[in-house]
Amino acid sequence: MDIQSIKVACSSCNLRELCLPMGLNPEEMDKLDNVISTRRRIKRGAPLFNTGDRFTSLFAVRSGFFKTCVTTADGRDQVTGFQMTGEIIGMDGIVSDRHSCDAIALEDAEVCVMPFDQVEELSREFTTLQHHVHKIMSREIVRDHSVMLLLGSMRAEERLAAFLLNLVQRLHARGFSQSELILRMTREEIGSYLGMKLETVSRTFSKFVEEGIIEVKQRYVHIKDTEALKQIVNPQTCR
Amino acid sequence: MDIQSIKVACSSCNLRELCLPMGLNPEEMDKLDNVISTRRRIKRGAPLFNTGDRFTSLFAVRSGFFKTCVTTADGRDQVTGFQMTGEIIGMDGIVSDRHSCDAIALEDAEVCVMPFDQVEELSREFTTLQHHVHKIMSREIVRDHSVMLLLGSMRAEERLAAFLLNLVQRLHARGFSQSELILRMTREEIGSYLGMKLETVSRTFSKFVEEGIIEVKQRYVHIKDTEALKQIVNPQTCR
DNA sequence: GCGAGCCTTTGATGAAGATCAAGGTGCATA
DNA sequence: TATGCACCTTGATCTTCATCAAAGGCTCGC
Repeated sequence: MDIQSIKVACSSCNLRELCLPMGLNPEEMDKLDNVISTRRRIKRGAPLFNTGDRFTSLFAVRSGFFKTCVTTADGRDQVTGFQMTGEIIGMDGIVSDRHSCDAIALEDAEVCVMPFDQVEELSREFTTLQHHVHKIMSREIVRDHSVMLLLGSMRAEERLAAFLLNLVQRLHARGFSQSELILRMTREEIGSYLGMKLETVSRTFSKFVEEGIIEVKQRYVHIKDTEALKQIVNPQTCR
Repeated sequence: MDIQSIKVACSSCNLRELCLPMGLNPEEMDKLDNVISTRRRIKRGAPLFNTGDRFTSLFAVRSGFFKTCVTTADGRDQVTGFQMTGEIIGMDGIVSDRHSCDAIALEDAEVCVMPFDQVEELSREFTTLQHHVHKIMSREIVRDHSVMLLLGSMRAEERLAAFLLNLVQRLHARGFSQSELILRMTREEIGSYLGMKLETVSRTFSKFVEEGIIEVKQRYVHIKDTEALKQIVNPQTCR
């Protein structure tokens, strides 16, 4: 076992409780280590993959931050998600053997490459892994449904409040602050994700600041009143 | 083999090319028949499952038509999809062992019950089935992303045009007309799915009628000019 | 360290679609 | 076959957010 493969081992990765290896026993972990033997570095602004690229692998975010987005023939595009460490990218490609969205690094990033045929092979062997793969895909489906709810029936303030709460909650699960965060994306990208224009995003931030709910300094956001954000997302907390 | 099990067999189902058994060989099909041994009838308006129900099975729509919807604490809800024959419902439940949405029959319906632990067991045995299950989940993810695009960056006319084209395309894949359809859902349900109010849905239908693109008589819709709808969805067909 | 370009903010105005309201239609059930 | 109710349509008005515009600030690459 050379230095490179030690470095890449899931078993020694501090993200293993968030990522694909979650819940595997040592033997299973060992086998998984053999499958996930390469990493890829992506420069800020560069694509991990593009629409139409052949699908071969899922990717686990090891460090950095990504967005995925779909594009229409006439050039409009829609950010479909932001992915942080431990999250899995690329499941869109399974159905047609080609990716149906772009995945772009929002900061210098590193991903673990998980060849999907090998993941499938291994998950025929290990029930735990099989079920975990299913859960990861199901989680993505449930997440997408909640974004539909957001886009389909919330107003601008509600959307942004829900977005901030979601981000900070995921960051907190990774050991970061519950109340402070650095946005890795532009106002325009936030707007695209939330179905609003960048000006509206900016104005809504300003409104929250005026109301004393948050502090904003460029990409830095301090959430001073989490409850207020929850109230905004869910007006009827009347018991 | 009694009459009941003959009736339920995937191998003799006319939907097998659309549904879970797609691409299985006779031996695999036979095993699948043993797993999917029950059907359930759902009355129009009744739930197949509700949010919070324990997840045990996926369901394949055998006949009828469903909607799935998520609900917020304060009572707003969002239709996340409409499912027709051959389509699979319930994947939202895998991640947390409980369903995260309601599935409601929009007309009297019948589903094939597919206990998920048995589906997992069988897909450890048959690569074809395993891969097909992954594809079905991936397809749902890709579909959800296209709905996000619709909700996030299309205007009312574009949304309704895209909706009609999608419906008629899926119906056509099931042997129905390319130009005529009966809507199984109300204007309100269409509106919920498309992120607009029922009045706007109605007005947009009327606009399409005025422009000679479609004919509408209540739930009956005749698409007279498919190209026009495509133009509306995708304005830039300037070569 | 500096400059160019991108990002962000804020204001003024306009348009799309929501809301409120009032019939009208047709289907389901008795 | 009758009738009540759910569903649909259309009009008038209002709200929210998009659009257009301009200026200031930050960051990143050179």
